Amino acid sequence: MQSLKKYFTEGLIQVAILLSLAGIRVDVDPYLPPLAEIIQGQSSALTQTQFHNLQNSLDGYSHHLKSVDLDGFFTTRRLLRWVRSLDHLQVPAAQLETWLVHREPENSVTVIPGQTGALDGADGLVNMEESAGLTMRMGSGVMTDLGYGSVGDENMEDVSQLLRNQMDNEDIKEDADEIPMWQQELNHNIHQQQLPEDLNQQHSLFNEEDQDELMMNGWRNTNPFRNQLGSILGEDVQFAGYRENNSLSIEECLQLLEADPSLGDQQHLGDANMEREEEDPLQHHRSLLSPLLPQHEPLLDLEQQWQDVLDLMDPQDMDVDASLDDFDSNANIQGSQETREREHMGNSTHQDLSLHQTHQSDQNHNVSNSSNTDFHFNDSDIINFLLSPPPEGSVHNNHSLPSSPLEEQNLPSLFDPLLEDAMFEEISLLDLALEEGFNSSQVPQSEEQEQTDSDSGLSLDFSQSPASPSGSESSCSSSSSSCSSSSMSSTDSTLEEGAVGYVQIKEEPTDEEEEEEEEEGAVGGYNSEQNKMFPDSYMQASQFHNLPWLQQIDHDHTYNQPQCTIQRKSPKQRSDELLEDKIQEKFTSRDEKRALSLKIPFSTDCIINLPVEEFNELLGKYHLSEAQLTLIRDIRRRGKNKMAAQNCRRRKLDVLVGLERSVDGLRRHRARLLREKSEVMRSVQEMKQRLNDLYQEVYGLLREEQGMLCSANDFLLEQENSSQGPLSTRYSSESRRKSGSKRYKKD
DNA sequence: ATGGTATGTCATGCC
DNA sequence: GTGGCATGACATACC
Repeated sequence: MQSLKKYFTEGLIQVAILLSLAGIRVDVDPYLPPLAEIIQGQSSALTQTQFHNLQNSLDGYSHHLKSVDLDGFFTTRRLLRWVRSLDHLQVPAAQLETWLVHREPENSVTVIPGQTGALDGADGLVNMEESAGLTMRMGSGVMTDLGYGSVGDENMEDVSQLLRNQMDNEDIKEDADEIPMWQQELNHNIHQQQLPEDLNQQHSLFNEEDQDELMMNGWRNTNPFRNQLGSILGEDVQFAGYRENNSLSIEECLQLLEADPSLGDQQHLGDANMEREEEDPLQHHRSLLSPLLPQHEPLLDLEQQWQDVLDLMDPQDMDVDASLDDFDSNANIQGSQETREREHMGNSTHQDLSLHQTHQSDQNHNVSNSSNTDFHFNDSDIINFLLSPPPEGSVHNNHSLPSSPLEEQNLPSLFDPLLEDAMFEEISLLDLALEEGFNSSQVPQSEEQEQTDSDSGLSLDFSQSPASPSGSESSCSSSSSSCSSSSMSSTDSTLEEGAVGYVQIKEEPTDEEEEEEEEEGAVGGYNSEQNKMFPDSYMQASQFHNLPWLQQIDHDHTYNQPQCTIQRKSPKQRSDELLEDKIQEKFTSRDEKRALSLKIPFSTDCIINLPVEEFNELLGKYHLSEAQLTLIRDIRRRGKNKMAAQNCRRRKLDVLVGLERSVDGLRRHRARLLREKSEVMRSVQEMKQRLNDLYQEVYGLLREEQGMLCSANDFLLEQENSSQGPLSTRYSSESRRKSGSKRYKKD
């Protein structure tokens, strides 16, 4: 055993340690003979293999002098390896696998036969001939440090040269006069499984700081909650114990850093670390990952995950959450899910529901959301949809667009809620415009209804409901039937300019209108009254000025005339003539009465709606008294102010409606955010719990096996570093009980 | 009778 | 300075 210990301490292990320090994984056990052979001495004739020489020869078999069947064996192995490699992904990363080689005293070059590990290595040689990238494993950092470029194209000679260069750069140089240690000592076969405990521990503790640094780097790079962990546990303590129990190699650390999914594919190593790799620390590492994350996906920053979740969930939630306005922010999440499920069972938005269920249940939802739903629109799809004309029959129903193929996929939900509301509002306005354009004939009827409600006698027939955005236009159309709807656009901007549109009076009536006027006669009460009260002046003015607009006004004063067909009285209506006259008189405004009393020769409508130039021109053509001029200007001022007030109130209502929509959208958004926050908090809590369990396990093992590493000072340090956390407190208390140190009592 | 609503009107500021 | 518009405030009518 002394020789064995010496062998480990002075020979192979040192070389392996040196190579490990350089980042090269050294798998020695495949090349080690049984322990008995080690103890009893060398029995194998194949003690050294200069595989670089083997690599140089294409056939290579001639070098295996003592393995005549090696060709077939290698071929079988290669095929088996190739077949096995079909069931897993082989990342063609530039990795280099190194082997410890032996050299026979007779300088015969061969590989170690009869051992699986050796065959693996030899097989690696064969594979390297085929695809150097698959079996060559070497830390990329080593290659960089050594100034080597791509490994995949390196041949075996380069590999061996690399080994020799690296070895030469290490401590072997110290014994330059002697035979190099890897040549002197490698004629003894060692089995790593028989490593003494102290040596193993020595190996594990070797270069502890570097490995800790690597571990911490990997941890910092991968764990989104590293800060919390750093505060919970002392880094040195935790990772010393962690490594001690799992014997992480540098390569594993590097692989942890890379978080390469191919880590699980470690069978190619064929070394003694297989058992330890079954207890892969990566399993613990993966267990630390967020359950929201796919375990084979690169770790994302939590905030980024959160943003992704919001981005992915925002559109879909809008439709679903439309029915969740009553949900309180503190509503139970599960209850919400169930309620939604009930509410949307059989609904057309079941797709969204399924999305939520996926979101709730699938731990990989932040990645798979887009895949679970069918929202596979690209920008061109959306643009084409928006630019494409709606199908026939859907013009008046742009809120639902039933025949749109994208409606079933909730296209509006693709947008932000506020944006969606804005678009909705815009579409609504356009829709109203279309409706007004199509239903302009309905305007007079509504005006008649509104006229009955209006107590204004200013001949302003725009007294529609404030909610109607077409009040201004309709009023203009009623007061002068030709100035209105045809010239009015229906956009909101036009509505804002409704007051201006009132004065746009069509100067020449059409023939049809004249026929209607002749047929209907003097419909307007104002006209009739004016004709009755001022027959001379009014008709004189009309004939004297020969103003088309005046003629127009003559026949189009339907204001205060709820019974616009009063002149075409049926026998039934004649009975109500007296009553209607009373009503007509009742609806005469004060200004009209004043105008009548002062014998104003114009209608209030023209007084109000005429442009200022024409209005002044009209005033200049009459010899009016000061009282009449004052009244006319007051009528005009009040009439315009009346319209302005109506527009103002309509706008105010529109603003209120918009604000209500925004409030609803924001309320839904808030509820959704609170739900998602609750979910994330729950996930975080779960991860914290897992971390606590992990560290509890690690420290439990530390106390049982390597309790020396966890001294009271360590726990004290941990307690000082940690801000909070039940784990640190518990361990501190345990260590306090164990150590019984008065120092803790003092603290 | 009372409160809410709709509408008209005035005053004011701004353009 | 004037005209027009917007808007708050108030008044009034109606339900």
